[in-house]
Amino acid sequence: MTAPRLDAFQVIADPSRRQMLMLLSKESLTINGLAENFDMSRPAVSKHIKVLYGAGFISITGIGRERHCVLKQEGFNKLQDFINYFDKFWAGKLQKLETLLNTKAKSK
Amino acid sequence: MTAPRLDAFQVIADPSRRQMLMLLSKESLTINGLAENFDMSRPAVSKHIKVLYGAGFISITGIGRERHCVLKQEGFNKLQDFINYFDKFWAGKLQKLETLLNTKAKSK
DNA sequence: AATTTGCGTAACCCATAAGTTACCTATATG
DNA sequence: CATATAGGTAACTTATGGGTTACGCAAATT
Repeated sequence: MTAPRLDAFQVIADPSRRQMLMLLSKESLTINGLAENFDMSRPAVSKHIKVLYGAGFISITGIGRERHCVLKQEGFNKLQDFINYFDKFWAGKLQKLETLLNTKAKSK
Repeated sequence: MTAPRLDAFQVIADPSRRQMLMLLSKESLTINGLAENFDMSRPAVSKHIKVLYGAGFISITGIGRERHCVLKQEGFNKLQDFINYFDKFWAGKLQKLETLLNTKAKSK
């Protein structure tokens, strides 16, 4: 089960991985700690974690035989940029609509 | 080539579809107009468009035999909610860090 | 020292997204 | 009317992501 190398968008395309990020936003968790929350084998969780790690969504600290996962901002950057772009697009749309409405109001 | 039903996250997981959304943020385009920008067959583009439409990212207006694609905000909502959640998470982190620093400063 | 626990990795299976080509229909155009 | 153009759909192939089980190993625990 070698983990594939996915980009930020592909990473969050999986519901389980999104759920993992949500859980980690509440508390730091180990692999097994995470696995308890899912209806899948631990190796499957392990693979997801590897993917999340590989895309910079989490950092992992080994404490003894445990591996503690913590959210990392880096992975979210590309996503933020993307929706930020479209946020601005929609804001611009609204702006134009308002201008249009104002023009119409004046011409009345 | 029946288009699969994908959710918002899966929709933007595909680079071509993200590119299509970018193009449509510049101007309304027809299917062929879009296809010109990609190194893939028109049916492939057609399928992507169907996916984008199915997830509420675009609306389509048929004019004669042409189909004009326009961005639609609805599809972006889930994505915005998601990154919004984590934006707040990181803001909270920063907040806590500042508070901590302030506390330390005072205790000096 | 023996066993249990936490986790990684390898080998494998299956579903499906994403592309293709081939073909069809409907609207425009000469 | 004939033909070119815009685009949908079907059938098919292929790559790969996501799951599994089996196994190995190092750190705790007894």
